[in-house]
Amino acid sequence: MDKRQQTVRKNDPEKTREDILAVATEEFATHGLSGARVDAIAERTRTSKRMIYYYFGSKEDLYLAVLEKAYRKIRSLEADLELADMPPVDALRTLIASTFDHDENNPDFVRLVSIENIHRATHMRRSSEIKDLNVSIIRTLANILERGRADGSFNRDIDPIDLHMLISAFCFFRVSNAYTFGTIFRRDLSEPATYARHRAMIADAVISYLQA
Amino acid sequence: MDKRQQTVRKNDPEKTREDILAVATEEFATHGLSGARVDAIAERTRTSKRMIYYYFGSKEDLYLAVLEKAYRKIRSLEADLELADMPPVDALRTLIASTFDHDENNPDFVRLVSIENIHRATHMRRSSEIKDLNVSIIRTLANILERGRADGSFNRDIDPIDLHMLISAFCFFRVSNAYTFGTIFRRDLSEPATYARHRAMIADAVISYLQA
Amino acid sequence: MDKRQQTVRKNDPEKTREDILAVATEEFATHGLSGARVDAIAERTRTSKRMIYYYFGSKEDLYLAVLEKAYRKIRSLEADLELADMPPVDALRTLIASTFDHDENNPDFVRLVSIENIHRATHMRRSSEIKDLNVSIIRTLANILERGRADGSFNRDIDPIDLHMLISAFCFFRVSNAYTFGTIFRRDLSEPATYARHRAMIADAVISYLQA
Amino acid sequence: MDKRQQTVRKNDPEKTREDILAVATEEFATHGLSGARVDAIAERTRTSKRMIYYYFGSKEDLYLAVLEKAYRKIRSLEADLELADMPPVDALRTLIASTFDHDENNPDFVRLVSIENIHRATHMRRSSEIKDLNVSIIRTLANILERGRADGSFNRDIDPIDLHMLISAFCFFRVSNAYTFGTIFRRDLSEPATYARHRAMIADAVISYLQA
DNA sequence: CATGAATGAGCGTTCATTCAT
DNA sequence: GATGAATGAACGCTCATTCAT
Repeated sequence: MDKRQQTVRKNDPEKTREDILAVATEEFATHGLSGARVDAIAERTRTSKRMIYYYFGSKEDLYLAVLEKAYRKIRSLEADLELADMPPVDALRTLIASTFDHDENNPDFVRLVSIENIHRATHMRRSSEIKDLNVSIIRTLANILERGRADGSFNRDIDPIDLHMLISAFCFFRVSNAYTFGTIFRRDLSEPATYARHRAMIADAVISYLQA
Repeated sequence: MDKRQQTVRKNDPEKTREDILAVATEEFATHGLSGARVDAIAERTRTSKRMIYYYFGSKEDLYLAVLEKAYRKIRSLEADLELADMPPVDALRTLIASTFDHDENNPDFVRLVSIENIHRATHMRRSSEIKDLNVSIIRTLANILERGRADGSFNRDIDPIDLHMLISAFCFFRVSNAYTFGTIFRRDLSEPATYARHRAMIADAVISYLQA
Repeated sequence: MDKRQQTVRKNDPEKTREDILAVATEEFATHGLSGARVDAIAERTRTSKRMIYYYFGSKEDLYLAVLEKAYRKIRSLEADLELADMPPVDALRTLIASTFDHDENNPDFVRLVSIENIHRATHMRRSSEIKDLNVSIIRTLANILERGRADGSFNRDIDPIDLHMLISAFCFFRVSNAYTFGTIFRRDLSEPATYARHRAMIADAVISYLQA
Repeated sequence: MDKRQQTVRKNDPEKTREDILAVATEEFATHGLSGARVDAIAERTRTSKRMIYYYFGSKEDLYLAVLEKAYRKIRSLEADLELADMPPVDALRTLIASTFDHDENNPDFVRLVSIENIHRATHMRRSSEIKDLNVSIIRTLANILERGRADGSFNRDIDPIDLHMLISAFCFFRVSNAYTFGTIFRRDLSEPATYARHRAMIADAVISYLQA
């Protein structure tokens, strides 16, 4: 009889860690690094403030853990698409739609990245995990571009990182700047019609750019 | 030579205000609203911390004044371009280049807008000055689009606000996300070659999108 | 032609002083010495904060001026009663009623005295005007007591100051402690029925004490 | 002899709380709510200013805790007298003497109540503990009055709360207004002879009032 | 007489963090 | 592995007061 397997262990270190991380993600994404309160995180956690320090050492290290987890998640998402077998234009449209949807569905990620930019990416640079993030999307894009130029779908020769930026910028900005842009232009960017129109627009713009 | 015009007068409310505002802009742009320190602003000011409260009432109100000034500045810039007489394509290229250069040259503005988005534009909304910012760029874009469709330069019918977003997103993102993007892709976005390439890219992408 | 008498002088020093004093009385009576705000007084005054210092020198001196004025007022009130010709019991009843009504009608005075007691009468002691306040009520009481013992109205030999205290305590306490007493015993002491009952009670108690 | 019981333990929350409360009582009683300084309290405490906020949350809440403790103390004192078996007049004299002595011996309580009245009892009203203070003295007085009327000791029919006020007013005023009254009438109210004379006076006055 | 601008000192409060058990 | 108690440093802000005109 293994007592451990029968009893619901009250102190599950992994769960405690994950619990803290989840609450911290929300708090940092909502208030920024300096705006976030360790006390606020502790209060909404199953454990105490002391545990945050026990597991993560400091507020900044907790923030970094949150950031790392957020980046880890997108990397895993990128892998899911099966684009190799699609015609280049279709593959690109799928990839763009996926990026678009990802940012729309993960505002916390978008906010965390914005916050990290306010801090001039100083924490991210300390993290080998993020720094060495092998961004598969660039390889994917390079492959699509190559195939497209080979079969005549695309005419333009372009750096895949630049292309990624063109796509990312639009998808990211829609979410990151939704509040100021929405306020000034009196527009609710998350309205379904707007959402669909923008989703088509960025794909069309990119494709026509590559074909021009 | 009147010495009085050269010397910094002690009791010059306008100068005191402007001095505080300039220092505060830097501090808020660098550290965000919660990260900024009133003490830090005061130290780099000609006057004391007390004066900040004398003129601005609170840290948040000072932040709002900084934000308002930043937005006031771009509005005045927009007015300077004389695009009415140019052919639509040329006018659009000029406008895009101007937006691109503006964001590149005003990273503080970009950062302040990012920060305000982290705060869900709550301060901006309180400011009638910013909320009622009559964004002339939309009228300008609408005019260019109309002329372009009339003379056959453009084929696509598109909402000028959507178009503004397509342009803005790229120009803004290049600056706002330069640190994380640069870190992950090991790229210095402010390098002249990159700068020039991106400046051409966004214009080409937009033009080909409108012509497709 | 005396110009002064014809023109309404805009800057009437005496009026300015009185204006400040009236506002200050309210502020000090409401918030106490340390709770009162010079800014708050200035705001509700026709003039500026600078004038307060011009006329009164400091917050404490202004407070003392307020206190002095309050005491000056009661002294003038005491003189108004014509008790010498009344029978002793009637005179005493009149005097008690007058004290009772005075405290009820001058809660600001009562509050200022309470406040001064919190400060252990330190300011009052500095003021020769208040210290040397020739309290005529004691002479009046002494006279009533003497006449009462002479004509057999009163049997008890009592120090007039002690008697004044017995009367004062009740009248003052009703006003000074109205809030705590009222809260604990759920009673509104300014209700007309209560007012009348108490007014009779203190007179009856004093008279029966002197007659016992 | 266990040394631990003699030494002041460092981590004794109850002691820390009580220590702060004792110092705060003195500070608030001396300087009032707005005049009291959190720093001053902290300095005379075994702990730091931070602990005040740890235990009491804010200056106002600390003040309320002080007030509550002060009221809690008098309630417990009231219970100690065994008056039920005494003849009504004796019982009343004992009760009055007890009230008199209590106010004389607890000037801090008297001052705190005065201060709370300056604040219009706003804090007290927030405290259910004080608001619902079951004032046993009223029941005691009612019982004495009833017995006195039954056995012919007292002739007057009077509301026990009014009677309590007549007694309280004198006892309280002697302490609360000792400074201004003493200054104006050049009298030291705490002098033994005066103290004894006043102690007899209020009892005689009340008794003769009830018998008249 | 009068005023807006300016100020140093200190206020109540909060922060991320660590200690003792 | 976990907890409540404790902490120094600094934070945003306000005070009575004075300066320059």
